[in-house]
Amino acid sequence: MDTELRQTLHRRGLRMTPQRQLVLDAVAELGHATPEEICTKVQEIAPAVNITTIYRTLDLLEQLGIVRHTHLGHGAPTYATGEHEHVHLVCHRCGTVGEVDADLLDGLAGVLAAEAGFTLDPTHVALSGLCSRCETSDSEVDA
Amino acid sequence: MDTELRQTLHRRGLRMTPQRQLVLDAVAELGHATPEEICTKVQEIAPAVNITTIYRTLDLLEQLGIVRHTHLGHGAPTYATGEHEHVHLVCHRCGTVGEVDADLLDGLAGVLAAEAGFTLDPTHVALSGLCSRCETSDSEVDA
DNA sequence: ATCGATGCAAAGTTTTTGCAATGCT
DNA sequence: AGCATTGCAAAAACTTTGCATCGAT
Repeated sequence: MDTELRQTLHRRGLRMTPQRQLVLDAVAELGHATPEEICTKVQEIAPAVNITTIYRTLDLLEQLGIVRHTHLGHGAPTYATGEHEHVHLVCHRCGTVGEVDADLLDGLAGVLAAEAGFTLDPTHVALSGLCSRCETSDSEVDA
Repeated sequence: MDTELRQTLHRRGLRMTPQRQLVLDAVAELGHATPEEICTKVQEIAPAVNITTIYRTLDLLEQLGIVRHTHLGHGAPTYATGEHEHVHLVCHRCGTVGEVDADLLDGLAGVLAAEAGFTLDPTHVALSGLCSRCETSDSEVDA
């Protein structure tokens, strides 16, 4: 199960360690989580693992293309495994993070390529706006 | 010219100060800039202004709806005036920030509203991907 | 004269770096 | 055994807070 990671590391002369497996497992399980959250999760199993190692491992896994990070708004970035092929919808009122299929951005991707020569990475995007709940309560407040 | 800000402040029992005018001017002129950059700009004119005041003033101007901040990627957020009606295109290879017209997201906004009940705020969005330059050099590297 | 705004210094967060000890291969 | 990896501690980067002073109204 950890063979894939092990081999990816091997190919670059890097080593497989329990920490790296734990971090990857935590990222995969948590979905999109901050370094802090990932650290907490990892420490449930291996309390001695240092937050420094979390940061270093996340950087590494990202370089290897195994995880990606997204800035969903405020402070900390969130990390998720590459299989997470969706777009994040962040409500800037309540902070809720929703998700929709990345396919919805196909049209936009074409336009951006044509207009700006920009190659959109749909899975790394966080769109900002209001979720349905806040949109509703918002109109009441604004009135 | 500063009358609008002055009155907005007045309405809430707040005061007009040179610092507040300078911060607003700097934000408007710089486009999208970090607190640090804004501070540097302000200090060109008024060297005594403290970074603390920059932070406090940006928070205030944001509450008043005069500026908005966006997280374009790494560390510091960037601030811009509300008139900045464009979408940011952040290259996650070289960090360059491009801009396109917010109208390009109109189609997507409709889809998201229908699919997810999500009200997209096009001006607060940062899209991630590769700029044309990095896209080119990328194919070479990957090969 | 009042009370909000500012500057300074200090503390709080989040992330990075240096280095000796550890442990994977 | 060799060298990448880790943990710890310290530093760096970014932001917030407390408080006395200043200044807009």
